[in-house]
Amino acid sequence: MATLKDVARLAGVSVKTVSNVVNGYSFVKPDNRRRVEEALEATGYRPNLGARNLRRGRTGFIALVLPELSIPYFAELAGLVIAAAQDHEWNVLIEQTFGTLAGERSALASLGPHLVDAAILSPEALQVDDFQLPVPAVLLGEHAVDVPISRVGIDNVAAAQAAVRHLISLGHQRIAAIGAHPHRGTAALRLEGYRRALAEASLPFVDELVVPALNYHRADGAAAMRSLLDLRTPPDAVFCFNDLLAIGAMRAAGERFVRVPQDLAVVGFDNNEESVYSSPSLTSVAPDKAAIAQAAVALLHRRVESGDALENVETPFSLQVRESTVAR
Amino acid sequence: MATLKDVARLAGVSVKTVSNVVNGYSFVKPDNRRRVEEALEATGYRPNLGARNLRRGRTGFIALVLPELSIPYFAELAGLVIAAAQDHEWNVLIEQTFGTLAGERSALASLGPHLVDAAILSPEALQVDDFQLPVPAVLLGEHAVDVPISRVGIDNVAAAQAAVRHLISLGHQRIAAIGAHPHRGTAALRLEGYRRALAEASLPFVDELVVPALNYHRADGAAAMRSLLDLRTPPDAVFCFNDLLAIGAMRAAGERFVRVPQDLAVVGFDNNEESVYSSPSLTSVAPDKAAIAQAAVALLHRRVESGDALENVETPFSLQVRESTVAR
DNA sequence: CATCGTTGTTCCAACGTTGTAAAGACTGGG
DNA sequence: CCCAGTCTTTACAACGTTGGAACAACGATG
Repeated sequence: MATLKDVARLAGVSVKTVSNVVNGYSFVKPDNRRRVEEALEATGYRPNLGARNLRRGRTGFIALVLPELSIPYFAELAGLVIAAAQDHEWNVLIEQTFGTLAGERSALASLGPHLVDAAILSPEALQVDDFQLPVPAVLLGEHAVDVPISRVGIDNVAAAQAAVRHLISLGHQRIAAIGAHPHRGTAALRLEGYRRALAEASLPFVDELVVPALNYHRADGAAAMRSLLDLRTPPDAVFCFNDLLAIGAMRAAGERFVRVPQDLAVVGFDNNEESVYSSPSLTSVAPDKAAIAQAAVALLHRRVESGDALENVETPFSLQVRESTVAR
Repeated sequence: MATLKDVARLAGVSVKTVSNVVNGYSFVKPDNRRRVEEALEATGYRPNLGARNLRRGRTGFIALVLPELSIPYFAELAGLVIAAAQDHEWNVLIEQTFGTLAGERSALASLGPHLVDAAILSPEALQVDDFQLPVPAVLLGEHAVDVPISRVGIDNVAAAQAAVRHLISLGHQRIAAIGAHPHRGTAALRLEGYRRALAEASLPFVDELVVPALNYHRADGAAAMRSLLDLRTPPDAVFCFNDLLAIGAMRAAGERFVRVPQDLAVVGFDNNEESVYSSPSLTSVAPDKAAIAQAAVALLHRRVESGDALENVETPFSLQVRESTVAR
């Protein structure tokens, strides 16, 4: 692998002059510039990023800390973050926490200024004490605890409210919610949106219709749905806090021969690609994931470059209505 | 951030002694070792990986080049590769190619010995000329072209054959295949398995029942299925070359009120988590993804450490029978 | 012609780490 | 008490890069 030294020798100039050409420094004689460029071409020089970053005190990487890549929402988001990071000449390092406190702590511990320039976090269990981060960070989702960190995300209350309003507008009266969670910030906000939508339609808030889910996997949605169907009076609609829960819920409904949407309307959250092709397809709250990814990366870039202050960016969302609430 | 120098000053020893302690060199006096360890603890020292790797001539990273993280198979695989890489103290850099030749070329071009120590590739369109890799690499899947690179994967012919045999054993006679592809190595092998299963049961190979798919997304499966249902005599079973195609196919069948599995049996390939919860759930060939990830990383590690020769690792697979071929 | 400012180039040091070689400290045997 | 050998520590250089200072060449100005 060619180094600056090799190029310099070939071009007959000093190492620094080559460095100047590579970095676009203006004052290089046309003649030298040409010779250097030819030598760069001939040697196929590529800068050694490790050395450059050692010198510059930057690493060229950002971390993306998320629960699990096998969760479609995070997989899609990761893809978009990688794409967005490229625009800022950043490479992305993905750390999986598996949604556990230990996993999140160890992911954070492995982060250091020598490894990444900044971090994008999707924590689920972190405590206040854990947020002594060595690098600028941005939170995707919500603050579970009150901590001074930038955040990018949608208005979860409004989004949940829109979803439940949709169910109400279809005439549903007994609407369940799946996904309540003791520590998750988003869960609390979505529950609040659910509560508000019920209230504005003067529908009662019924405790037994709110089912918690510890993980947000398909199996949890199925289990929650089964418990709802076991109620003396099962719900006629259900709002799930993510699409996986909804997919699981629809599956459980099918197993009991409960028809969706005729007997039970279902709304999800995240708008996974999977939900477009499920049978029935799933009505879902669709956050603009590309906007989230771009906003997060751009925010960190500003932060690292110019030490900008904390920010709270709100990204748009929409409600995608499909067969799980309105039959074809 | 503390450096070796800081620790050395605090412990009253030379930088190198600290380095020796950090790297587990044996001959350090117990007394000094203790003092150094205390100083390490006190300063919270973390080695600067950039500097270490610059010195060692390694980067500590491997690249994982794949089409798209939003494809569940690759997302799951990526998660497993990250986990496997951790065991070898490697961080994983994910590059998305979006299945295009240009994307794959640019991903490969961005790879260099200064960026990654090795690479795991899932190419779809690469030509022979492109395989002038600057680092050791391993191919996941199949050689589309004859090129001397290590490979990890399942026996695609046998796996496809098992899937089609299963359909034949259920009494199906007119079995379609979705996913033929002009350049993809796996596609050719799966088609061969399909062909062999038909042959050994003395079933005819019918051209119109083999439908190509350029991408392997859900939409392509749906489109292919529609064309099959438009045939004068539609198939009574279909073998899809991945689960996404199968999900799309089931969706298209549902839209035409073709019942799965009563009117049409469907088998997929990859065994995505999604397929367990679809309605009906999907029978699928299940490669051992964890084994693939671990084998690929371990192989590269051997290669980098001791310059081992090329290898061809075959990982196990199984057939997961679900509702799309056998009604509950 | 001396001075100055501008432009262009080079040299040196440093980023934090580790391999090498050499120096220093200790041990036991003669 | 010296020497050889073993154990322990240190100084130095180097990995490839870039910022800054120093220097050189140049034309313009007074």
